[in-house]
Amino acid sequence: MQKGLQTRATIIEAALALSANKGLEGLSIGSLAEVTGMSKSGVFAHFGSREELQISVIREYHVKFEEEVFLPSIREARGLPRLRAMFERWVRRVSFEIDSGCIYISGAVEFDDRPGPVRDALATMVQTWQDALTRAIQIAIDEGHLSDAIEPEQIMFEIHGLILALHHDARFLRNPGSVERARRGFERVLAHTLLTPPADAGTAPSASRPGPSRLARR
Amino acid sequence: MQKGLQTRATIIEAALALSANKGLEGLSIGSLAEVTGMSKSGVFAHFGSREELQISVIREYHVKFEEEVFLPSIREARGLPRLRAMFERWVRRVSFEIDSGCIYISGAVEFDDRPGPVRDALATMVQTWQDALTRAIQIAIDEGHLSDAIEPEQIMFEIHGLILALHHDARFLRNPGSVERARRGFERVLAHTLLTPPADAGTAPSASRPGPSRLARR
DNA sequence: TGCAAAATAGAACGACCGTTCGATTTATTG
DNA sequence: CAATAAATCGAACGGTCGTTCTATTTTGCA
Repeated sequence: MQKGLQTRATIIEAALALSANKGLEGLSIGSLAEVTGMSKSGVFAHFGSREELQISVIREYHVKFEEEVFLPSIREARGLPRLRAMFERWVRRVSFEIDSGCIYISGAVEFDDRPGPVRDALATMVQTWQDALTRAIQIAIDEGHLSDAIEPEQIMFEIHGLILALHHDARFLRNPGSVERARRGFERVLAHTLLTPPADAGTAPSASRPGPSRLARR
Repeated sequence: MQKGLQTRATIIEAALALSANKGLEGLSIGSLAEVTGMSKSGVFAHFGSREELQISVIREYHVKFEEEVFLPSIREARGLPRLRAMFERWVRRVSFEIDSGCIYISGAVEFDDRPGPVRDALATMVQTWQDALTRAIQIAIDEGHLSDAIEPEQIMFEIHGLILALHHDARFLRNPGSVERARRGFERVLAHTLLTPPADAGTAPSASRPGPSRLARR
């Protein structure tokens, strides 16, 4: 009853690493058994099907993503500081850990034409993250940090594009400097909707203009 | 000597459609034989290996992409009109033909961790297209349509991100309106670097400011 | 410690994969 | 038309895949 969950966690961890390199479709029970030193049927018994294994991997990735990107960011002050934190951690997740690909991104390509529970799970969690980001943008507007002339979804769309371009250029084309390009793009998106006139265009959070309501902690 | 090339073209056409849905890795000789009504070995003989088949598919996609996106665009006037044409045709390629995925995009994800000739062929052709786009941006700067305050590569990066976000949202999340978001993002990237003050922010090419040198044809 | 339950192993299955090879059909050409 | 070359077929290969089934080992608990 205890051992089972423990080895299951070990398997999922190995599966996470394996599918980050080979993709969710490249994840095979045989190779997973080899890596963990178990038998195929031993691995299989924990999930009952390959689909369930894939979904478990997605769920685990979602948890890790939340822990590394989302949770630390919502502790930042509402508005621009929080939005900046989310983007910066997102960038790190996609670029710094460059040897382990982003399952959200690779999975979206692998399953965009393949209906089923795996696709559904993936889409749900991607949507969850996008909603969180959109909400953060809306808050930045409410706080008076960003103009309300542009829909939050539009800003979200463009920021997401920067991340995807970063993933593409860094991982596939192996272009150095992609991280800096993504960051500069982000600043440009902000500059276009910033309420404070971009005097020096620096990356410092806009402490110059307090905004209508609270600064919260930090 | 004649028949061979003809059936080979038929096979590649089927392979192009098949790998646009299932990806280059989802392309199998067995399914290809079924679709074309041939035997596996009959299909196989035309390429000698699966890798060669994949490379042939990539080459064919590249030709089609050039015909549909690049070639019609370079007939537009140098500068902004040409750049707009390239982007608009690129958008159509990724969105309108939504049931047949973009091999450049899916291939980049599939082969970002898989060295070999397939990856090389893919990367070469993606780079070729990006170079062409960067050149078009540089021309727009030279013509005086865009400010030279931003590197062409940076603009290229951001435009590419818009296309990737479009591909993601339209194909995976099935968000309607993604096309319009991409177009609006493009206009904002331009607006940020436009030399002419964006008076009405319309999509009309900037005939208002002729630029230093020639308008070329059209 | 002994016993039930959970966890794992091992072998086998049918299916599909890319590839090879020899036979056979089809097209091209002298 | 005949001869030759090209194109295609059919069967088989070793391999990996997910999955099923039955043993066997290991674990947790009374």
